Amino acid sequence: MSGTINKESAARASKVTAALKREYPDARCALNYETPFQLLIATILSAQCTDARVNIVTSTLFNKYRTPSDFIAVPDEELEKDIFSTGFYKQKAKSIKACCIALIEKHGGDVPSGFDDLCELPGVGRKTASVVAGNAFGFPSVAVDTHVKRITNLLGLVESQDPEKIEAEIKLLVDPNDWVIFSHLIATHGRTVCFARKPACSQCVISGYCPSVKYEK
DNA sequence: CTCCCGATAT
DNA sequence: ATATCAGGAG
Repeated sequence: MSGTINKESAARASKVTAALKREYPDARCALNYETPFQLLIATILSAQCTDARVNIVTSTLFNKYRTPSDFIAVPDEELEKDIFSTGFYKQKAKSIKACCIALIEKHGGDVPSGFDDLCELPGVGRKTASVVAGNAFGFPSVAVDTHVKRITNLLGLVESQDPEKIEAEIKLLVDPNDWVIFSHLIATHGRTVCFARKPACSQCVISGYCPSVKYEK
């Protein structure tokens, strides 16, 4: 039942976390960045785009654009061209510019560290805010991306399809000290084993905790 | 719920 | 040739 956080789920969440920590001891944010500002931009670009693709784009993007002012200074078409391959490039260019203006006008050119302030920024939703707050500023946060949504559902740890509800349920099941790493562990698992199209259950270290296991014929 | 869009797997 | 991947805003 949604809303019913039983001990069984919490215990299983804990075992899943432990097993994935063992399997992916180096799990971390898959986006490359040096500063909170770079992480913010990279995460905006990662909407509906793989982290691997974002890293290709940002490897050169961050040499050209170093500050919020740098992004505002160029014509829309130029920024669109620079982020083109991440998809939704017109939207993202607009978001990035509006976001950079907000950073300057409301936060003295810095990236705010609080989840709520981050959520107010153009192009920044709960997932992006959680990534930045959790990874750049060390605030316990659960970033619910497509992997977390899919896999927590497969595991039967959550019932909802709504990312905000999923986030709340995970926060009740997982130790706050593990919130940030939990997202990374699940995302890593989703990228390498528990594929959306065809989960490799036979190679899954948490299949024993998964009600959705399917073995190939 | 619809729109925004390229990259890659099938 | 087409389905699927990967979030946010209106």
